[in-house]
Amino acid sequence: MAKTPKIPDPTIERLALYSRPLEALIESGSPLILSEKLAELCGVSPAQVRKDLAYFGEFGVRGVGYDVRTLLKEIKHILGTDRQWALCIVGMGNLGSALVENENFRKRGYIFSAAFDSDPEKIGKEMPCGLTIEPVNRIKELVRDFHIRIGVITTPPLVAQQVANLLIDAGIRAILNFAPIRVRTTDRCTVENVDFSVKLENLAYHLGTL
Amino acid sequence: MAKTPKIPDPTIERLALYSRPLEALIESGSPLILSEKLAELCGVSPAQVRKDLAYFGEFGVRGVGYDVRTLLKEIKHILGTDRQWALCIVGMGNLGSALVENENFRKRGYIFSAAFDSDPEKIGKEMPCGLTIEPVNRIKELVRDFHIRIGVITTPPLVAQQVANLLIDAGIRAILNFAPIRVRTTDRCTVENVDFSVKLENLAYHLGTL
DNA sequence: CCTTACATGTGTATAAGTTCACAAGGCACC
DNA sequence: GGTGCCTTGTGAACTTATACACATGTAAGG
Ligand SMILES: NC(=O)c1ccc[n+]([C@@H]2O[C@H](COP(=O)([O-])OP(=O)(O)OC[C@H]3O[C@@H](n4cnc5c(N)ncnc54)[C@H](O)[C@@H]3O)[C@@H](O)[C@H]2O)c1
Ligand SMILES: NC(=O)c1ccc[n+]([C@@H]2O[C@H](COP(=O)([O-])OP(=O)(O)OC[C@H]3O[C@@H](n4cnc5c(N)ncnc54)[C@H](O)[C@@H]3O)[C@@H](O)[C@H]2O)c1
Repeated sequence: MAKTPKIPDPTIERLALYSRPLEALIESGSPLILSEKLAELCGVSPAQVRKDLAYFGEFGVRGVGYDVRTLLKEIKHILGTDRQWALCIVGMGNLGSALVENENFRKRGYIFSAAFDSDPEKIGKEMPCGLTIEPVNRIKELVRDFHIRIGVITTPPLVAQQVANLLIDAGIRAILNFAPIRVRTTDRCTVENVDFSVKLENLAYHLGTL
Repeated sequence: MAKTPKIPDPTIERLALYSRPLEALIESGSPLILSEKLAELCGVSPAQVRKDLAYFGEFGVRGVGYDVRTLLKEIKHILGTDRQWALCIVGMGNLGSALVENENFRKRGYIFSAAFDSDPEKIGKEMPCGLTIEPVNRIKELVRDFHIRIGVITTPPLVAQQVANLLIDAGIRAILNFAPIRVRTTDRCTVENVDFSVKLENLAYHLGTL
């Protein structure tokens, strides 16, 4: 692993951000990108781009810019996106189903390897993507067998904590939680919460009483 | 509107966060909450909670704590969640359909008033929630008629910018964008981008090469 | 009515992150 | 091979945000 003196957390978030336009640039064939251009595409300052990248090495050429292909490869390596990650997901309702069908995750190396639900009606059903919905009591077994390290929670909020506990108990080390509740974990397990309503409330605030 | 000397942006985001446990506390009947307890529920420091709230007034009672009901009401007022907001959404695929069916938004005062798509197969279809999918060329008309101020984008990334332009042109002042691309706006319109892959990449980074 | 206890509200200190400004270094052209 | 141009990489200044520590105000109880 690259040596990490003390990387600001926002930097990591931005690295992921930078990779999007870079992917598009490769498609379009441009071999070179300047910090200024990349900054504009991502809505940050050029200095920010350079500083973020400099934490991890010298990826550019002074007076010239960054080689798009190399840069993307480096970023992907830093983020771990050059590997594949097995995911599991719990709660195959509307949102869960939308997620497993989405191509973007697979493209970036995130593979849904198991899907769980507690509803007897749903268990055993095969989804368009080919996965079969499994009962929650098989979490431990399948997490082990498929070497799953990341879990996604798309259950109702009331059971989200309980599900998180199951996942942690099964050896999951990172959780992406979509239920609008903060799930608690041990320090062996990282959590990212995604709460759309929070985003909306942000927007509403900025709109003011207008 | 409450006078706002200069509120840190993270504060706004946390206010929305605080409201979740408060809603639960009202259900469970607890009339009082301490900054320390609320902080724990939200994973922040007690001082942070107090400072955030103090930006907007004195909502607590020294030596006692905060009245849950009052506090929630104040937060909702600050965020604008005590009003109702009409939303429209463009791109009624898997994700879009999941969003309009979700109850949480309605509960918080966000009402999907119009849904748009460009697919002739989908236009005219009625969804379980009762909305009928409209063609994109009716955006301007319906945004005006329903006084819609917030737009949600759930189209493929390639057309997201184009859709954003349509929305802005129709008078939309705030956009919640789910397509994994940064959409550009005028300063008349705020944008919040939600990118799940960024969150996953964050998690993957923290897992390291493990 | 005064004293005690206690949690809030807040000025100040600390930390974190961003921008600035320029030195360092590579490329191309002469 | 030297010269000028251009963009990166980076230490320092600045800005923003968080944590600390205590003064402030309230309620309850004697
Ligand atoms: N749908 C959205 O657009 C959206 C948006 C934001 C947040 N969310 C949140 O995501 C979560 C899921 O939303 P949804 O719309 O898919 O809800 P949903 O009701 O369609 O799906 C929930 C699923 O979880 C399953 N489930 C319930 N208890 C379970 C348990 N103990 N173990 C395993 N599975 C269990 C249910 O059987 C169901 O299939 C909710 O917390 C919701 O608030 C959804
Ligand atoms: N599904 C997910 O879980 C998920 C997760 C993260 C991000 N996203 C992003 O959200 C977006 C939608 O995802 P999805 O899974 O619902 O995709 P989808 O393909 O199921 O739906 C896209 C919809 O947009 C419509 N559309 C296409 N061009 C349009 C246009 N010009 N105007 C109006 N509508 C148009 C299509 O007809 C389709 O109904 C994508 O950008 C995707 O990357 C989805």
